[in-house]
Amino acid sequence: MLQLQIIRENKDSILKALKKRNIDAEPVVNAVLDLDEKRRSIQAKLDATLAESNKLSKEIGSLFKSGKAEEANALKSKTADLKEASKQMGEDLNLAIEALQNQLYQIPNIPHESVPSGNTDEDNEEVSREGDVPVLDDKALPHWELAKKYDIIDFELGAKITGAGFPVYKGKGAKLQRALISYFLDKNTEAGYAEVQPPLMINEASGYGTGQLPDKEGQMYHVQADDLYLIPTAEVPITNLHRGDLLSMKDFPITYTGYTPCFRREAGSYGAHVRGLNRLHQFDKVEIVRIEHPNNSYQALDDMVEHVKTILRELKLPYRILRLCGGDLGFTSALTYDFEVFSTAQDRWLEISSVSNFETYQANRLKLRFKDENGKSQLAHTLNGSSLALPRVLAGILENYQTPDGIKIPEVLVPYCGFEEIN
RNA sequence: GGAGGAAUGGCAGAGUGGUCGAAUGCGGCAGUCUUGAAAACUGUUGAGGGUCACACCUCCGGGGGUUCGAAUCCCUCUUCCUCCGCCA
Repeated sequence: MLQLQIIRENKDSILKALKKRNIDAEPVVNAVLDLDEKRRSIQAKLDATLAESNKLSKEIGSLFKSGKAEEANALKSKTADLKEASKQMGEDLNLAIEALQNQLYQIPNIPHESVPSGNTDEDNEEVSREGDVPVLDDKALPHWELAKKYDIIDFELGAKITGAGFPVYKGKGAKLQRALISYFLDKNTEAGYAEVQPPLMINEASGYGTGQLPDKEGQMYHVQADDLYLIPTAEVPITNLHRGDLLSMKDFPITYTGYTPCFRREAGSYGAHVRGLNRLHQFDKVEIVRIEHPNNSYQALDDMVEHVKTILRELKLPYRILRLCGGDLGFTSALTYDFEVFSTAQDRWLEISSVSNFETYQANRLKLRFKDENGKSQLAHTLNGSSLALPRVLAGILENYQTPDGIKIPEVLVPYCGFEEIN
C-alpha cells in the first residue's frame, strides 16, 4: 500500500508512473485525497471535543478532591452533550478511515523507473540469457510423457485423490523432488539465508500484510470453518514473521529461506499451456525473503538475481532473465525479474523464478519499520524470490536431460539423489 | 474439550478509578573519562495522528460497556502459560 503522505505530496508523478501499468489511477487517487481530507477534518473536530471533555473531567476531579461536590456534579451534566457528539464523530471517523483504506488497497505499487512500459508478457525486456539449449532427437518427449514412461509422476492418480493439478510423485520422481528441495535449501543457507519452516495456512491479517488480500482473494484456497487460507507462496508467512516489528539498523539485512508447498486455485486456467507440471494447484517451492534498509534494497535485489543464476548454472539449465513490463508487473511489486528455463521438448520458456522488490508497499501494510540513524522510524523494504519453483525445474530437467535411454540427473544433484539416471 | 492464571514501551517488569503515556532495570543514543576500547558516571530515549511550529488527540492484546474520568472495574474475543482429558 502506498503511503498517504507520498500520495499527498507526489500525486502527479505517481499518476504518471502508474501509467506504465496501463491504468488511469486518477479517479482512485482523487478519491483517496478526498477521503483523507475528510478524515482529517472529522479527526480535528473529534479531537477538539475530546480535549474539552478531558478538561472538564479534570476539573470535576479536582473539585471532588477539594470537597466541592456540588459544583462537581453541576459540571457533570455539561459532559453529556460532548459525549454524545464525540460518539457520533467517532463512528463517522471509522467510516472515513475504512473508506480510505478500501481505496488505498486499490492502488498498486509504483513501478521502478527501470520498468519498461508494455501491456503483456510479450513486452517484457530480456536482460540476459545463458546456457546451451541441448539438441534433442526427434523422439524427444514432453515431460508429461516422460513422467508416464518412467512412472515417476502420476497425474491421473492425483486427480482421483484430489483433483486435477495435484500430481502424485513416485519413486525416483519423488526422490528427485526431495533432492532438489535439499539442494536449493543448502545453496540458500550457504549464501546466508536462515532456514525457516513456516505455517502453511495464514490468517486474514497476514494475507493483507503481503498484499494477497483483498486483491487476490480468489486465488487462494480458503478454509472456511477456521477462516484461514492455504498459502499461495512461502512469501506470505515468511514476510509476515516481521509484521508489526520496529527494527533497528543493525538488524539488517534480514534474510530467510524456506521450503513449502504452495496452493493456488488458478481458476479459469485450462489448455495445453497448463499441461503436466506447467501449472498446478499444489506445488513445491523454495523461497528466499529479505528485509532491507531502503538504501540497500536494489543491491539486495541484484544479489538475489545473482544467487538464482548460480543455481541455474550449476544445474546447467538454459535460462533467460526478463525485466517485467508495467502491464505484467505484479500488483505489489516495484520491480520484478522473472527467470525462465527453456524447455526444449515443449519448445517454450517456463517461468521458474520471480524475484521482486516491493520497496515499502508491503512494509506499509505490515507496519514493518526500523529506526533510522536519526532515531526516526521509517518503513523497511521487503523483497522475495523463488529459488526455485520445483515443478518447472523438474520439467526442465526431465525434458532437457532426456536421452533415448533415460533421464540423466544433473551432476550437482547426484549426491542428493543417490542415482545418476532415471530409466 | 474442561479448570485456573496471564497479556503493559525495543526487551524485562512495576502499576487496581483522577497530573499514568505509564516507576525501575536492560538495551539504544549523546556526553564525561581514556591513546583507543571496556568499565564507571551524567544526560537523553515509546508509537501514531495533527500543526509551518506549538497546542491538542489516540494508543497499556482486539472489540464493546460502566463512569464526569479506565492500564486499573464489567462483558466478549484472541493469544500464551499451568493442570486435567484426548491424541500424531
